[in-house]
Amino acid sequence: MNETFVTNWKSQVKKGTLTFIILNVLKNSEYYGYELIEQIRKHTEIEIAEGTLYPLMNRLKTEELVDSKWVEQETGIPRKYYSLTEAGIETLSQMNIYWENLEKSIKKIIQ
Amino acid sequence: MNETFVTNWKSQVKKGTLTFIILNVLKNSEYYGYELIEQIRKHTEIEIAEGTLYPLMNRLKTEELVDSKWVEQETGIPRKYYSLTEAGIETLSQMNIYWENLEKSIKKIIQ
DNA sequence: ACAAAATACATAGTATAACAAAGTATATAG
DNA sequence: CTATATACTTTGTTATACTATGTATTTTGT
Repeated sequence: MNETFVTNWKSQVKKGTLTFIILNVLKNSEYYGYELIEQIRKHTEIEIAEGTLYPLMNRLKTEELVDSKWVEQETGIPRKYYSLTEAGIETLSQMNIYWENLEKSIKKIIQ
Repeated sequence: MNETFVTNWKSQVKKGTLTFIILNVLKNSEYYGYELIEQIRKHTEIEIAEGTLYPLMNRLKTEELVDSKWVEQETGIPRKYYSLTEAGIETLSQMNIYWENLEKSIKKIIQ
């Protein structure tokens, strides 16, 4: 079959949905990068490469949709915790509207 | 607000979802390019630029997921009609499984 | 005690796809 | 006869996921 096409397609679908997923996860509480990858992998079937997440988080920070703070651990490597900003919350609500619409449209087309 | 970010995000979401939408539309009957754009714009709120669709259709043809044939019109410009191939149908069913899963995952995260 | 794996973050380079913009050509409406 | 709509095409730009690689610490296995 066309393995490569589907594999590549899945990666393309992630462009955009990942940002959306991350922001939605951060809506409820703070997470550090590695934890985000794990949480999403456990609760969904979405695999996020580290080389994907960290640049993404930096973009979100540059756009001021998320904030970050280093938290020292009693043992182990310090963790960088991310949280939504006010702008992030507002942006996310716009994204949620678009997504809901898109999802309905696709559902209608697939039927 | 962060207009550009959301605008840009929408364009990113289209990567992958557009392919998926087009293939699903072609599942039911044949369409020509310009018609696909119109149909999708009417029935959903998704806008597809011509410079997006035609290269996309060519990719799908190269991947042998769709076939095309020129149809002369009694009046007007000839139209290039697209239809799903066997490989296209199989690929689409794989994509549908992934999409269903993704959609459920995102719904769970949004709640 | 030592090696391997897991945790945690970061960056450089590559590939892909949407989009804007421009072009070609025909038909129709004002 | 000019503007708009129809219909397809190509070029260049931009954004982003991924692979691969690197750093450093801690835990697990034998």
